[in-house]
Order: sequence, then structure tokens, then C-alpha cells
Amino acid sequence: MESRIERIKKQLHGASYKLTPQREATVMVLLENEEDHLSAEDVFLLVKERAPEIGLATVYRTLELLTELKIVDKINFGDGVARYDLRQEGATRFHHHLICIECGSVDEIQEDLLGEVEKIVETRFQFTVKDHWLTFHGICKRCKQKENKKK
Amino acid sequence: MESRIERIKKQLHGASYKLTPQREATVMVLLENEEDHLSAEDVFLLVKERAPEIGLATVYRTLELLTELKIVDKINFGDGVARYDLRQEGATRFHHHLICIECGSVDEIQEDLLGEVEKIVETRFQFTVKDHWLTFHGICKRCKQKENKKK
DNA sequence: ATTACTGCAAAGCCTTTGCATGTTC
DNA sequence: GAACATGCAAAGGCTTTGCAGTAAT
Repeated sequence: MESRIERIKKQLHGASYKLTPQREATVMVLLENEEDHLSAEDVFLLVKERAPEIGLATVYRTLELLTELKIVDKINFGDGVARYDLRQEGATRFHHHLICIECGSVDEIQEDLLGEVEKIVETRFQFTVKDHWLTFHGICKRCKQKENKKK
Repeated sequence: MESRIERIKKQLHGASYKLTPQREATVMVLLENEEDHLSAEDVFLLVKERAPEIGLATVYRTLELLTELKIVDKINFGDGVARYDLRQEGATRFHHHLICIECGSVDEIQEDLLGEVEKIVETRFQFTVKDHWLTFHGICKRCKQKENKKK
């Protein structure tokens, strides 16, 4: 069984890029923190632990490259910082996010809930959908439980 | 019949803010360009035409204020610039956007297509939805027509 | 008078770029 | 050795902040 990193390596080679040690370290950090939504700075600090010589610019360049190849998605939750999120292998659409306005947590919904909505958009607005970005703002499960305990 | 600007004035007063000439000019620009997605700089240039003394910082502060009061929504389409979009009166949810990857146009869908999806999110993920952000990327009606004409 | 608001310029922050050095095939 | 990739520092672009002056109650 081929590993995820090997498949990413092939993807890079296919686009005539190399998987340098710095790029590999960056990808590893993303794989190990798949649940998180790391900023370039976050990634940089984590990559430094395994490749101390790396520069911030290289991290930015690598993240840009991975975004271009659709290996990661670049998102902005409105705080002025770009965050990077690994795309599920083979996914044609970006997954959805749940942002809690109480605790700031960001959860993911991997399942695509927009199938029907996209059909409406395609027919009613004659817009051919290639991808989507969907984020909900509200109160997460954990914060609601906390609220209930107080009562 | 009360005008939109008067209602916004009352909203400001209700939150103990004043509708100064600068703020009024800014709101007027937003009302007159309701279809667009103006950046702070865009707003600044347009406001200057009717209030030449205004400073960019005041525009930023006004837009922040209007965002806080939910009169406008601040959005980021991924180009590193914040854009400001008037919220429909009485709307509890932000409207959807269609971004064309060919021509860069941004269209709006005022109708809320997420009713059913929100129900799923609420029950399956126990997340109480307060608002949502939905953007589609794809090819707009106009670009598709252009493509067809070529053939 | 006190409080809110403005304009200007400076500072801040995130991100990109230029360039010399290093690496790879 | 030609093309690509890196690290550092500098530059860039958008946004916020400090502060002195102005307006409003």
C-alpha cells in the first residue's frame, strides 16, 4: 500500500516539482495536523522542529505550491490570516466548516451536503459549479453542553 | 415611508452612535453600489467624491462599525482584501455568492438555499446555526454564452 | 466641559519578492 | 552547469492605532 506522502510526491513530480526535504517536512506537518487549520506561521513553527534551518518564505512558497496542486485549500476565516487545510484525497469539493462563536473552535464536515443546492444553482442560475466554500457560524455541541450544565 | 438611510440612522442611534456626515456619505456609497463588492479603498475613493476631506481611516472605522451592527457583511474572496456587502434588511443570514473563475465576476443569490442543509447540521452535528457563508466557484452564465458563440 | 469623532501619519501584521547561495540531475 | 529551490532580509499591501484637533451635546 502506497502512503499518502508517496502519492503527493508523485503529484509533485507529475507537475515537474521536487519533493525537497523542506517540502516533505511541511507536508508531514500538515498530515500530522490534519484536523487543525494552521496558518503559515503555525506551520513554520511546527516545521522548524523537524527542519530547523527552514525559512518562513519557503513555507509560504510550499503552501502556495500545494494550493496550486489542490493538495491543500487556502481559507480565510476573516481574521486576516490565511489558513491551510488538507483536501481529502479525490475530493472535488472543499469540505464544510463549523465555527463556534463562543469558543472559536473550527470543526469540519467532510460529507458534501450541497448536492441538491448545486443542482438548483446550475439550473436556476445557469452557473456551472466547480467548487464551493461553506462555513456555518453558531454554537458548537461542546459549548451547548457547557451551557446546559450551568443551569 | 421611511427611507433606508433613516432606518440605518436609527440603528446607529439605538447603539449610541451618531450618523456624522462622513458616516452618511459612506452609507450612501454602499447603498448606491449595492450590487458591488467594494473594498475599503473602493469605498474611500467613491466617498471622496462627495466628502473630499474624508480620511481612509474614517472609512475603515465606519465599515467596522457597520459590520458590528450587522448592516454590512465583511467578506474575503481570497485575494487578501476585505470587501463589504450590504445585508438585506431583516435578513438573518448572509446571502450566497457565485464567483466566476473565467471573468472574476461576483453575483449574488439573495434567496436562502440552505434551509434543509441547516436542519441537517443542527440535528446531525448538534450545532446551532446563527449564520452562514456560502460561495460557489465556477463558470457564470455570461461566460458560458461566450463559449457557445465561439463554436 | 465632556465625550465622541475625524484626519493624518506612523506603526503593525501578514505575505511576497530580490538576490546570493546551495542543491539536484 | 543549467535549472530549480532555499534562506535571509527587504519591500509591499492592507489595516489599525496614536494623537492632536474638531464637532456635538
